[in-house]
Amino acid sequence: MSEGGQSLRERRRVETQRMIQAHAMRLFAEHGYDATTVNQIAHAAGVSSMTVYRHFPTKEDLVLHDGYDPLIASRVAARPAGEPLVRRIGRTLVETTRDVLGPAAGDRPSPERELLLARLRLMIDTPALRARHLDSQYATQRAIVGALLGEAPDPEAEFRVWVAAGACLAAMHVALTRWAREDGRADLPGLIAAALGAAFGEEFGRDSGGELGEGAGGDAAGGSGRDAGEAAG
Amino acid sequence: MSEGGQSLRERRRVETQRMIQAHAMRLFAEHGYDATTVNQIAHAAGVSSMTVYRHFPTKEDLVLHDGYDPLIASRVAARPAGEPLVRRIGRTLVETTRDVLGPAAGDRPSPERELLLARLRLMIDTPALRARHLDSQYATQRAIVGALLGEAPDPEAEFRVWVAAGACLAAMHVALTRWAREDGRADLPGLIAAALGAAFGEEFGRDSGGELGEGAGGDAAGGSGRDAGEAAG
DNA sequence: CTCAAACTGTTAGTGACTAACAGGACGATA
DNA sequence: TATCGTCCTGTTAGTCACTAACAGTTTGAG
Repeated sequence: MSEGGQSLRERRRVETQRMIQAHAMRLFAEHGYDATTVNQIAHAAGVSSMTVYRHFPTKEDLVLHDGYDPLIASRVAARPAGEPLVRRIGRTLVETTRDVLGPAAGDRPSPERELLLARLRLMIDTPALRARHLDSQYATQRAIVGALLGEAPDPEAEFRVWVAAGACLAAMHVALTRWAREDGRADLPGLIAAALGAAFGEEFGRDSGGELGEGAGGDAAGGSGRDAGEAAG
Repeated sequence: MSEGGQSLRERRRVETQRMIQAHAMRLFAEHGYDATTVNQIAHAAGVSSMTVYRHFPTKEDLVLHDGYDPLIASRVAARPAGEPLVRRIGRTLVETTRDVLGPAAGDRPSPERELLLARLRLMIDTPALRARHLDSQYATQRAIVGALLGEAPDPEAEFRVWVAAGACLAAMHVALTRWAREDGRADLPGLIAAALGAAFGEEFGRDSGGELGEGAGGDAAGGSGRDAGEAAG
């Protein structure tokens, strides 16, 4: 999808980016992020290190580069405006994740799923990447706020949108972390819905009638996560 | 407080740390974070750059160094165990902030307040610091989870604690950002309570009887935010 | 007083990242 | 087809955060 149309230069540029990133991810998986130098990546990709830096401004961007923000922003803006903020943002996250990972929640490895898993694994246990990942999550938060605040300069409303977006993304981050720690065995959209449910005591699983029940996700997150939780400690 | 008691070496060590950090913050405020080198900081403090690195493992730690995590952890563990998770964590954040900044919420500048303001200002608009700050917030989240999960290895309960802590800290982060953008004019604990209220639809302002009503929280979020309109575009 | 541990400075080195210059490939135009 | 401006790439030299290893000094306990 959306592969052609651009000029030859454009296609070559995208191709080079993908090649460099693929070599980088392979080397990171083999030797670890810190132990891999940009020079090694450049040499493996058959280019100079300057070329790497011209395509990816920092070494961290070789892992963090994904274009989900505009997708999430457009989708959250498309949801009914009358919906409560948290539900509007939360369901957008659940459904966008479901569509990105593919319609089926089965165990067959889709390339998108494997790439996301590999990136999450690196981002979780490499401190520099974890920090940058959280910052990119902050960029997502900014994108959501921008999409929901197109023409409403009310500072109090803006405050509420910032809070809702931040809380929803924080919940999703917990789900992402757990999903990666389980090597992607659970159903990620279900996990995100369970996390949002645990935070806000609502139902984020299905838009209307929940015919799927709990399926794969409920197993990992523990049921439908309806109870907002008396403390366990 | 808690200045004495340790050995002479310990006191000198703390003293050196404070001196280096003070010079660093001053230079950062004067010339900006990126434009200030560690060598300049070391020279201003009258030490070598290696000494700086031995006290602060990275340049970013010169700004991010604060010891609030164990305080928050002990306080959240001290709250009644029967309380719902979000309320337990949220109120801990509000009250700890109030106690750290001083009992009164007035406009008189306490040194703790000014230092927090200066640090937040740097952390908000310096990308590297912002990322590291979000990672330190993640460390706070881990501390809260650890405090609330002392001896309960239930993975489902752990998941809920992670989500609750993450969502509460995300709400607090919005409050911190807005507070710093307003140059600390608003009441920070009230702002945090308002953010938590906006996220979870509860009351986080006062512990028991809410005689203050919405005064501090609601007003701070809406009314005093005069110049926050730029982000909407 | 003696000695181990801690603190500091110096030196040399790695690696991410930038600036500046030069050569080659692309794409539109005469 | 030939020309020319633009984009892409490689090379070089340099800055800066950060580390490792060695040496000298100070501190505190026996």
